[in-house]
Amino acid sequence: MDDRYYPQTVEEKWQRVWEENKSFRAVRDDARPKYYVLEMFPYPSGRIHMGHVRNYSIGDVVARYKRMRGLNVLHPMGWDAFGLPAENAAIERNIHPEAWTRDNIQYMNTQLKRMGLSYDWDREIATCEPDYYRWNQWIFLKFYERGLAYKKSSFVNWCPSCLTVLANEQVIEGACWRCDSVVVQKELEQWFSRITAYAEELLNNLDRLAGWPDKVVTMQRNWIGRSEGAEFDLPVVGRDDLKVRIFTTRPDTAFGMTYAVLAPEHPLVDKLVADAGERAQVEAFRAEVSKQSEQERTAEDRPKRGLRLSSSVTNPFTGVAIPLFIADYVLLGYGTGAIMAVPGEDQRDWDFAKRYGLDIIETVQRPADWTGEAYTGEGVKINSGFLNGLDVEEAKRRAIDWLVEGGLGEAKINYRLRDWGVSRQRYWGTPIPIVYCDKCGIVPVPEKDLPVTLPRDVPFTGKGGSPLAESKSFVETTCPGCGAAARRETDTMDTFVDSSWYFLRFTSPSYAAKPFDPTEADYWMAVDQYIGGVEHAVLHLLYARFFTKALRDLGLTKADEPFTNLLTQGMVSKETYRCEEHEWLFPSELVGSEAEGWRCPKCGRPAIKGRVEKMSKSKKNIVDPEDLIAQYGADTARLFTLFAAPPEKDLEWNSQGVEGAFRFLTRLWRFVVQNQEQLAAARAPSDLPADLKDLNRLVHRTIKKVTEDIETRFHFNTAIAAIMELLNAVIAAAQKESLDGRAAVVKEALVAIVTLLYPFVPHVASELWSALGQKQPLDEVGWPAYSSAALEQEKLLIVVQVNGKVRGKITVPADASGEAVEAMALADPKVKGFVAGKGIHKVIQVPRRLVNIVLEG
RNA sequence: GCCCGGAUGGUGGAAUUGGUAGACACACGGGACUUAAAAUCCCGAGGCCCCGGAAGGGGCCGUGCCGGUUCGAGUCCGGCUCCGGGCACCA
Repeated sequence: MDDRYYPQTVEEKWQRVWEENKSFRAVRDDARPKYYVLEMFPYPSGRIHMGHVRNYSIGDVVARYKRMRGLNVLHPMGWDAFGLPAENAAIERNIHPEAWTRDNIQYMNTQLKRMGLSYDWDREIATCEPDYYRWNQWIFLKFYERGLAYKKSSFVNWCPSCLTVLANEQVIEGACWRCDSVVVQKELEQWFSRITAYAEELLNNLDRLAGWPDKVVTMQRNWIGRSEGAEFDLPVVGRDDLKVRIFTTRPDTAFGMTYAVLAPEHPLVDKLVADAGERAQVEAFRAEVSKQSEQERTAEDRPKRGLRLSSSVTNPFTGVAIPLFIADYVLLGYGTGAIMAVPGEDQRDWDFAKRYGLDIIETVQRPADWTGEAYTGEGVKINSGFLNGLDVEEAKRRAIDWLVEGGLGEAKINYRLRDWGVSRQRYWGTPIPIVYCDKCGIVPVPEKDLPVTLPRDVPFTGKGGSPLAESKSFVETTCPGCGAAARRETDTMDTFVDSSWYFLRFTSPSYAAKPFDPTEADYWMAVDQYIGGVEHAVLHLLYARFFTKALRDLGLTKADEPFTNLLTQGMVSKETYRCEEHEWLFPSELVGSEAEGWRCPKCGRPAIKGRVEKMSKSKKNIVDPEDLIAQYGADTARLFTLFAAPPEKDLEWNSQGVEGAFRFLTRLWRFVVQNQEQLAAARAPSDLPADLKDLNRLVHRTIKKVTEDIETRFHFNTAIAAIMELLNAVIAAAQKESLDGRAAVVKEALVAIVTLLYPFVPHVASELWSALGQKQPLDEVGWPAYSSAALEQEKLLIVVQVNGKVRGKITVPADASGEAVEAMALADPKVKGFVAGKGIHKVIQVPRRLVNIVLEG
């Protein structure tokens, strides 16, 4: 064996072995416990980035560790292959989205293989394949049958110049990213998925997700946003046929209602306008509002704008007529799209009332010392008719009772969660399997005609409507019902549909009769450990939960929840550089030096060191993992990303640290190779000298620490640090004298090091394993166990504090009594100096750790 | 704006349950080896200050900021600041 470490040779060798042996193929085996570990599959953007390296390194540690623990591990990988960037490439570079995507997948596939990840590649899937997306269509049809997919009108970002729908990402400060025109909200008929039907279950089951980070559970809970309240009608004055239905969480405050507000887009508004003049005003107001994003409309620090309508409504509680407005801060999509306004107890209403000179009535008694504007706290009801004297909770109940008795309204639970708009006016996605017939209306494509495949004859211009509408061969079809000429739906599905059930497809990736084989899914589901970026905390993870429940209710799976344990990894970020003139700069293109200041290569201006940002191509702060792997090997790339920070934390990239990871592997390699012969001949000595006893204890302590760090919290950085410490100790012990007589203990330590390192750096670990003379392949070796007996210490180091400050350290026998430890602490010369002449108030002991002497006075 | 996080040496981080702050590593400085360099190995190191000729010893301060609880706070509580993620058509 060469005593220099050449990662490329080692890694190629082991990757070939794993591929030839299909070492990581997962086969259902009802006799064995399974473990399903999954990392969020990537979008094939072209090349893998450091975020992928981090994500997949973490997943691979888990997969390999669990295999060593004897579990039947499923660890698959695939491609989230539909999406906007492929279509942008088609528009900008005249490459077909399919070709672009296929090339990217191929390239990234080799990149992932070069990392030595233990995937079952036989299960690879790509969501853009008809074999995959036909099941999106199949599920859509099942949802449609059950009312879980339906059509309604909603708003999209519209560029009036490009005449096209824009993604939020394509709207930059309210303007189109290509032509800079002001983007407006345009109403379109679109398909929705009824996630709100599962709102209650999605909320309640959060309590069962003990293996999820609290913050993700909290974010989802807030996102679903359950609120209890009431819905009731406000009759329009002088218009017996018209009523404004409102939702409120505070029915107790109805006596303080001094005006009411409709969302500007509310359909009732059109019926309320009195004449052409008012209509023009309403239209002008709507046009203004349509330029605002929802975020701007609801921001609490912005002035709320409204338009008073000529109509009034009656407050049913008081019988008093109150003004009616349309205003930007009321959204059509939430509740009923209309509110009663109680400025006394709602800050937004208070702001609006002040701006438009409206009355404010207080209906809750303020505490005596309270100052402020709207009051939202507890208190006794005042100015509230039959509710006077009650507390808020009781008043809510009485108000609802009163509404129900009068037939005016009802108790209502409302969710902030909205139904999921799945329509996209784009090409590179799953065609929605619907046909429009003049006679039969909306007709679902029959199951036997699936998949509805994407046509090739589509121009990509970036202008106009949905690209599929341009394909005659696609649009023109016959009605499955009556056979007459009909038109296909030209919208495609949101790509979140693809990723909402792919984990189920992985259990039987080529199953042809259904989206997945129920027998396989029953064995492998749920995913035991899911790993991915924290940026998916709400949308993807909520949609996947929804789909799992809906597919369960279709009888396809027994799983209630898709992911038992969730690890949300932090982002990989790096500092950025920019030039006033030429924007973002690659660090590699800067001229000058760190000391004198970097300069822009184009104009020589100083390069400004910008903020640390999430790595992205546009900000030119990416590190290409390929370069890293080419230079140091996959093991070093993996080791460094795992060592640099715990997985859930953001990782600020610092390329210098990589050297350290590489050096560690080199040190280990050299030590093993140089001592190979002595280690192979090692015999266990009968009685260990004290320093070797310490080393032996450290071996077992390290096994314990690494096991716990992986098992309980995925803190690979501290696990690796512990292994590094053990290697340092081994080398130090071996250096003191020759290896003779101590080779056995040293060898035991090295065997432990190599075994513990296997999940992190599998190639080099496998190679060193054979160098240590081990016969059985490391892939098949179990995880090492530690001996509690070997962990026993004879002496303990105890910290002695006086008044909470460390004043001394004493070594005591492990079995010393509390009294004995206290006596030894007080006998310590340094401690004596601090205690001398003062009375002892009390002594606090933390067994095996600390003594704190608290003095009087 | 709203929801959710985060902040510890020159740097990444460690301290797992309120008990030695800075493990491990990077960068840096000094030394060994070398004709020289690289590589490798050894040593040093939070800041400020004091004692000593030196080796060494000692004190105070210190975990974003202000306040609190406690014998004891990086860790708990209250109030801020700054940074990051998400906000429903990026994935």
